[in-house]
Amino acid sequence: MKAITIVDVAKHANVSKSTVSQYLNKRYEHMGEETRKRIEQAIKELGYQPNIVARSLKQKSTSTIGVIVANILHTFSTQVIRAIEDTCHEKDFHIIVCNADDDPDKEKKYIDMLRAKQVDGLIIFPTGGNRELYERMVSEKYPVVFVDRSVPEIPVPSIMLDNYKAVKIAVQHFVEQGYERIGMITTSIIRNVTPRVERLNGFKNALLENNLPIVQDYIKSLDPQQIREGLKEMLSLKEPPQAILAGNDFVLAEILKYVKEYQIRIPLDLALIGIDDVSYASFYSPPLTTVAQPTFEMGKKAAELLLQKIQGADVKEESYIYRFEPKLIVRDSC
Amino acid sequence: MKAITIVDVAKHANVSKSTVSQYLNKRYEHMGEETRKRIEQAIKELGYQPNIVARSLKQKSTSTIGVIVANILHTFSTQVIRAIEDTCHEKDFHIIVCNADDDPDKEKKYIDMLRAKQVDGLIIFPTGGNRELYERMVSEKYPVVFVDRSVPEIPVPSIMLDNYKAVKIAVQHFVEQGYERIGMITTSIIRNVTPRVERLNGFKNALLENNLPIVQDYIKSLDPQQIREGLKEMLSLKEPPQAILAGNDFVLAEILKYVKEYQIRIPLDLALIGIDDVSYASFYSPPLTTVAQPTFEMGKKAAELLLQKIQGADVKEESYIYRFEPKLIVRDSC
DNA sequence: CTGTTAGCGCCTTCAG
DNA sequence: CTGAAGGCGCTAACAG
Repeated sequence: MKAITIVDVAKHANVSKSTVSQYLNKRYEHMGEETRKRIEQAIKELGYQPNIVARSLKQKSTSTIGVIVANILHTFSTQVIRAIEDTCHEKDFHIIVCNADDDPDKEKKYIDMLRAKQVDGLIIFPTGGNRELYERMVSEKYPVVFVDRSVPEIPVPSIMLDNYKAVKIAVQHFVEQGYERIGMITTSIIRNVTPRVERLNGFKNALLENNLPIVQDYIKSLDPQQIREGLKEMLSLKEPPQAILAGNDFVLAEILKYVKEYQIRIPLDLALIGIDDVSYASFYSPPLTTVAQPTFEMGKKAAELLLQKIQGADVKEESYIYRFEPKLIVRDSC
Repeated sequence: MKAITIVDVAKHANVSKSTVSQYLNKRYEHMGEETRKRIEQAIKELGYQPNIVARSLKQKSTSTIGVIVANILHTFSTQVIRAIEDTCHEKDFHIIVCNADDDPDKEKKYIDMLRAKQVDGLIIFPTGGNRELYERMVSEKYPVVFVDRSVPEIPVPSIMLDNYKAVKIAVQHFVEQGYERIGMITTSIIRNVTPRVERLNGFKNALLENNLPIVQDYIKSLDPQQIREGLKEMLSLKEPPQAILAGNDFVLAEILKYVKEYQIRIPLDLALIGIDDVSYASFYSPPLTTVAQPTFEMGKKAAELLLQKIQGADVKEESYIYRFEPKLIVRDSC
């Protein structure tokens, strides 16, 4: 099937292609009523669809943004993506989604590729491993916004949870319920992933604020495969923690598996709070107390910020970190 | 920042732009060793990135495919998307993800838009509401593959679960465990979404095969908000079902909520099997027996098929429905 | 109000 | 082995 172009339409309607172009761009003012109809007619008859690639080349804008997430399989990513997609859709923007898998090389590859594809901007869950690249984009004033994580000294607007607060309200709740020996487990911290670091620090702070001692044995940040083992160690202590805060949905699941296997009763033997409001929290036995992130608001904000930047609104970046409020959802696990 | 183009590189390296183009396309054969190095050098120094949009315009191929899902928030979609992304990534293809929300109009809009953007092919979770459009794509030989659902009489390769089998093995298992009054709930069937229809029909078949009567009161397909009510009705029957098959992860969650609220014991008071292996199945109390879909294989196959078609391999389509095997994962809810 | 004329950045013959 | 020229489909002045 022959791709039909603007020239075909022009011929068919007996006008020049520039007139058709005008029509396509809804600049009807400078065009005879009748001419307009003829063009409309021609387009319909030929089933013409403008070639956006050609237009993009000319206009240097693709109405597309790239989204690079760590892993689309995480609930958080999925929800943020959905929110981004929704708000982009309103503005007729499209999104190209990529998984960097927390791998800086893959991230770099994607950034280069997406830019080569001329996407108008990028929303990134940064690995943190490409400082030079981030810096270059900043200096070129290329529109970028970070989500979930920020990168020290890289002035890119970052949409983040107020991690300190998230941890604080959880600890607070533990304390109010009478728990004193409180532990926390997060996923590995090696690459200094912001939320994990902040949550860990926030945890220690919160302990201090409540006049509780910081017990190193109660605090672990581990690779997924080691969580099970680490938990075992922690619970085998002479004086094991009475309560544990799970740093994210993944850790929570691991704990739950362990707890099930060893028939540990929640919250009787062990109280539990998880950061991320997992889908099954409300109907688990017992229903799980969680700290929820406003994922949709975050995704929406990220998209709005980026679109603003793309549209040239020189966003005054007094502070470029946008913190979102976590919310404690009290159920029965603590 | 000035976008730097092939011309800049050519000048910088003292060659003509066509030579640079040769280089970019790795046609080194016709080029002096030294010339090559000079170009390489120039590219590096200038930080040149070819403009893929321009290339796409010329080559009529964007190395991008569109993926239109019903809703990215469903686990099934997410996993399939991930698999698609992975296999596309290997071939240096990118994916543009869109949510049609089961709305034919939105679906049409996206298909048009994506095609205008010259994506090389489309993977669609079809709403079924755009027959003419589907037909047109087929007749134009535009590469498309369907996932999860097929559309009657539209010869587009469709990646689907063997829904009959999925239901059958579940019913079989119920029967083996001694259950005779078996019910099933699916989400609404109004738009004839293939999997739901097939699962419902399969359910009746399976009942028959096991010499069990088909009790209409035990079979419901409802809108999400009505599931709760429907379930209540079903369980209030003089002779309520002893076992229920949940048509998908969403229905399962609704049932679980209800069960929790009314303190119904599983499997004692009610046995349960869910289609879709939800994330919490293994550590729920009791662990949930499920029928798992091979989501990754399905996504992978979809991408492979599409890429094949794009690469012009005239796939012989003796049968264009690809069925994937469901797997019963026996745990304790039945 | 409509048509002509240049490009956008790249690829691809086809001479030299 | 290299350079000049034309064109992909569309937009945007600028003339008529």
